Amino acid sequence: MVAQISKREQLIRSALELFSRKGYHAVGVDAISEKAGITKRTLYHHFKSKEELILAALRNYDERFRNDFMRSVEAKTQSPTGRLLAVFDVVEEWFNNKNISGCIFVGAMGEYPEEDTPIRHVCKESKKLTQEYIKGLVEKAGLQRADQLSGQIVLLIEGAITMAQVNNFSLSAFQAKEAAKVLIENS
Amino acid sequence: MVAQISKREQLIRSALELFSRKGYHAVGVDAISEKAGITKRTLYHHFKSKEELILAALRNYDERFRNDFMRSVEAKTQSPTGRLLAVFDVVEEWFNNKNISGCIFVGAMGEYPEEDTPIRHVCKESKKLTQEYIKGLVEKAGLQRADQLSGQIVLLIEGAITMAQVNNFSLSAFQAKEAAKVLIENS
DNA sequence: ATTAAAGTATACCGATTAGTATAATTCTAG
DNA sequence: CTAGAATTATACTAATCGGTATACTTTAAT
Repeated sequence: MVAQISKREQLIRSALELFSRKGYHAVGVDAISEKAGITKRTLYHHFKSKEELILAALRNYDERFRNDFMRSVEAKTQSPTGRLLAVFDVVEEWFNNKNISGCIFVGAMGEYPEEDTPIRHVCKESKKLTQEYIKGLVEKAGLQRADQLSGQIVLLIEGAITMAQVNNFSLSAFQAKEAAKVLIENS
Repeated sequence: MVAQISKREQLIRSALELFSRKGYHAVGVDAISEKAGITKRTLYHHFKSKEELILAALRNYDERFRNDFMRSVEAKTQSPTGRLLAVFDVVEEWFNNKNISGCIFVGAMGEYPEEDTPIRHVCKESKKLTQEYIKGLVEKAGLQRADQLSGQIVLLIEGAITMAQVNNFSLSAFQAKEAAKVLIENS
């Protein structure tokens, strides 16, 4: 028996691909189970509702995404300042390789605007963890006002992801990186 | 007969409020017509489909938004550099007064990810026009590399709008403004 | 080998979706 | 005043939605 991912994992992968390509409301559980080649009955054996599947998918993506992201950044260079700038290269590669049209967490928050909802909570948490990672890099670089500077770098990242849908993404990533350089030098 | 807005305008206003509060797929035409106090039959007399109503709503919002936005910025101060920074104050007031949870164009692009679609086209166009306005301010301020600098300021604005859903919005707006100051001084 | 869990296949449910049909009514311009 | 357009009210369609029911088959661990 070859090593294989569980049915649960297959469902999550299929759901993520469909959600990121068409959105959350636009994708039904039938489409997800069909794409995964798994019965809807089995889907509801693993997830008690569509919302639970969405939550599991978001958490799963967040975990894998953050690991890949940090590993890629740390593979680029050793110095903390260099890593702070490498962040933008990794984001650019990320968006160029895969055919991503935007951040799935931003998309989820857009489709589920009601406050104090589990979905929004997971999305916010993911963004906050990314922010903490950036802040850690800023601190290791010995830069002052770590909160402010890391917050500003995050603004540039998120702005680049949004504007990637309007302009050329590589351009946005470049502009963001150049802006980050100036902010870092000025700190 | 008191001056009043047309049925068509009423439908667009109701649609915009519901879309921005609950998203596009989550709001049906029945809900829109009911909120507007106008029959669904009449809705389909003015708009041949839900997508046409969405398009009309986005265009309507874009026009009113841009006018209000520019007028507010220009009321703040006279100097182009000052206006460039006042942009962030206006965005902050905008998001604090109204109870907005995000940009309706970003939301629309998230819910309709398919490329070369009328909806996405309208959203992109709106973002590009905003970008042009910022670029105009940069040029009037006599700053160099207007394309790059205006692009970077737009990244900060969009980043602040996105992160407003995660952190305190006033904080994001403040961080963005401070970053813009540094970028402008460094230009 | 037995047994419980996991999975398949298929059909169904009530609710909701975008959009249309019909017929009566109000408004408005010539 | 009158004709044509706009609007209302209500009911309808076919499709899709999230979720469940029933009955059968496969898998895996003791």
